Amino acid sequence: MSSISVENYLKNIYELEASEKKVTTNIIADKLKIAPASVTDMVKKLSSKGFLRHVPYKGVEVTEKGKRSALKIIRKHRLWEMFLVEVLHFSWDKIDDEAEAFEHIMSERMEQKIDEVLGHPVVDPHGDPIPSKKGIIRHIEYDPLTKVEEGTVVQVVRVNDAHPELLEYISKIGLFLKTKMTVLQRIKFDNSFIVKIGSKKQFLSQRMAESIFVQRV
Amino acid sequence: MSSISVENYLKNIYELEASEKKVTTNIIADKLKIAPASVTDMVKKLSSKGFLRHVPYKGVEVTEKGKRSALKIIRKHRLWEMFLVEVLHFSWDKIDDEAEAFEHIMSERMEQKIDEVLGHPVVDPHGDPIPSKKGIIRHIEYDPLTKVEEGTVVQVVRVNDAHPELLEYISKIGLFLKTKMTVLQRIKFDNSFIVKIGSKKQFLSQRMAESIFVQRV
DNA sequence: ACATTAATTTAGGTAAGCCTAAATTAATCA
DNA sequence: TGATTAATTTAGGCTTACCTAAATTAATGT
Repeated sequence: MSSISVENYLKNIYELEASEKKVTTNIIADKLKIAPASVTDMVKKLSSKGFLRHVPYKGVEVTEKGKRSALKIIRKHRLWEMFLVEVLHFSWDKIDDEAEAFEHIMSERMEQKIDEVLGHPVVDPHGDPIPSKKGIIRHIEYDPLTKVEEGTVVQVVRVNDAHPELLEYISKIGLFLKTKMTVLQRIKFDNSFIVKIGSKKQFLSQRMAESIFVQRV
Repeated sequence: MSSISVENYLKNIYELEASEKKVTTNIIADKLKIAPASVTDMVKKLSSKGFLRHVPYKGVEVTEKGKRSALKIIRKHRLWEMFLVEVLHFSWDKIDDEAEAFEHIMSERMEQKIDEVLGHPVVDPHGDPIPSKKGIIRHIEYDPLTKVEEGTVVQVVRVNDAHPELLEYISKIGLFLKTKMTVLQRIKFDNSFIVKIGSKKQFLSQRMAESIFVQRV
């Protein structure tokens, strides 16, 4: 029904580059939920326009030009997510789809207004960095919770937003961005965690811990 | 490049019904800036779906079903305009295009959040009524400034938003929604006006006065 | 009333972005 | 190495919302 925009392709391919060693037609098709043949079409088009580098049967790379375009849309997406949470009081597990739609129609002026109202934030509600207007990303240092030793006090600085169900669960136990907690116990059997949030003990499975990123305090 | 959605057709036709005695193919084409033949296509499609009633070579009418759909999108449009002005500090002459884009992708949830944050407003920044969720419009009584006698004190309750240039000009002279002013003089020569806004005398041409709607206070 | 003019519709075509099925290429492993 | 398998591309098609040009219908003025 509704088709995928050029920037949307670039954004997704750019994001895939971070998690896949080789970005292939099938991987893109899978993420965008369209047929591989359709991806080939679009990849050819975007390559001819200089957004991608494509070696047939091999894979795809985002060019500098493509990267600029991707970062622009990522900035809009994350600013809008921030806005949804801070101003419209959405909960952080329900914002991704909304932001997906809006990012494509957000004008420069709008982007600027939102940035102002929010006071020029540098991370979105999941702790992902918001690229600057010039496309610069300030990376912060952190570790997945799985790397943390028993007894350590940590602060949550990022949560993987790929699975809303995770966000929903951890909200319920009082775990948000900036939350401080103590790692009480690492259970050897399956690498799950007992942490203390506020005065309460809470459980986190290994899969959860892998998606929660923290700094030691 | 970007095509016009079903709701957009309905919204525009619905709005044209208020200002034209007969809504014809050419009038629609003109407003939407597409070829008349394209309008015929779409009108046939919307008629077959029960949104419009179409008598070939004659004209078009919005059905009850079409009206419901139009009012839904108008509600979104006006809520969003209000939001742009109240929360994002846009000026009222620069919001229409922004709202145009957003109205189509605004989810129910989003509509509700915005309505809440704004405190359930009943008019948009130009004084146009915001249809309720059920599609009910509260009409208020007013006259165009052209109907007002010399010496009367009036309050602005609506301004025709069809021409951003008008909005821009009258903002400059301090005329906004809810502004109170005194009609000092009606110039017989060309029906233009001298009004007092605050302590200053300001000029309004007849064309301007026709687009400014007021209540006597 | 009828010829002219203007509005509208019909017919046929285009571009985009998707699809499926078939053909091609690359990777794997016996 | 060569055959099998999996990934990718090519070929051909569909739909949608637009277009232009031609045909049709309605409205207008003498």
